[in-house]
Amino acid sequence: MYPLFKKLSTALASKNIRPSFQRIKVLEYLIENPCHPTVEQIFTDLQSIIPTLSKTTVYNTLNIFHKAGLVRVLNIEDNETRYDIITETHGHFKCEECGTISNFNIDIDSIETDGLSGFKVNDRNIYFKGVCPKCLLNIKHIDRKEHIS
Amino acid sequence: MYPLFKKLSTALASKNIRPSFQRIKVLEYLIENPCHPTVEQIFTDLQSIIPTLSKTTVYNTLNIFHKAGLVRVLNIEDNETRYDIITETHGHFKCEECGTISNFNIDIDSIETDGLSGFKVNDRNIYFKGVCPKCLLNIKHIDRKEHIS
DNA sequence: GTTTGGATTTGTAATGATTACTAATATTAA
DNA sequence: TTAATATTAGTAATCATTACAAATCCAAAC
Ligand SMILES: [Mn+2]
Ligand SMILES: [Mn+2]
Ligand SMILES: [Zn+2]
Ligand SMILES: [Zn+2]
Repeated sequence: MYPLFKKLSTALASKNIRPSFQRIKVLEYLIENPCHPTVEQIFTDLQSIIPTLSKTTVYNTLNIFHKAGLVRVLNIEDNETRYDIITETHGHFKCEECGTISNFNIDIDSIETDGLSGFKVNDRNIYFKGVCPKCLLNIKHIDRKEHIS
Repeated sequence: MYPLFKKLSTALASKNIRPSFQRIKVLEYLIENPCHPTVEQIFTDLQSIIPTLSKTTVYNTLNIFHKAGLVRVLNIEDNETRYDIITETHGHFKCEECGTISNFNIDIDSIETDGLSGFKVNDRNIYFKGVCPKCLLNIKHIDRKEHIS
């Protein structure tokens, strides 16, 4: 019963979510892996700790967390939902080469919008796509090799 | 062989897409319905014009258009991909009450970002969620009725 | 400590969107 | 006209997610 366990337990209780072992472990996983994991990744990794874990429980838990505002749901691609423990508005960049999703800061109030007067905005998502610095470097290397050969 | 048909045909040809009847009709549909339709909507509506149309053809066509940069793909929700004939960067607002997706203008260069130096940005997506003015009005009306009764 | 009722978890079945694949059809060039 | 090629249609397969029901857990009452 390490200290973090107690901390996460009370965090869930304060949101009226009963702190079951599975729920605490999913929350802990999200905190320790802020790399925007998929359900598959969360499920596979947690199975080594909880051998009886069901994928349905991971889905249920994440949906409960989402309704409680504990996680941010990312729908960058249509075939994989990702989860982010950081709920404050920030930008996401998906590298089309390696698939990594990285955060970037964005001054949300600096965005000039036209055509939203009278709208009640609850949620802001900013997704950029392109190539990350690491992959840009690899592509250049490959290009050079191709020119030499 | 109305004039638009010829126009769309050459537009496809200029992108190295052979202008088949199905492809022209999908393109025409997107232009006439800039409301960000789903594959289901496109398929159902075009079936009345092309009774033999296959949903696979709609998928294939939209994927070809996407690769050619003719359409923008919207992944606002994880269970429904939508298509937008307007490819210039602009914001999308999805009403959580009625599901309508509306456009808004955004001065993309005014966005201050921190943490993207060295990244090659190819695509920018901005999705807001909330309640549209029409639904805000309805909610207020319902509230008033509930207070009266 | 036992009982009991509700919450949670599990496992499987169902759903739904998208893709894979193949035969049929249409188009193009010889 | 023919033959090669591209496109389409129809069906099967895939994969993420949800629905559902039985098993299990847990907290409160006795
Ligand atoms: Mn993030
Ligand atoms: Mn749009
Ligand atoms: Zn990369
Ligand atoms: Zn609305």
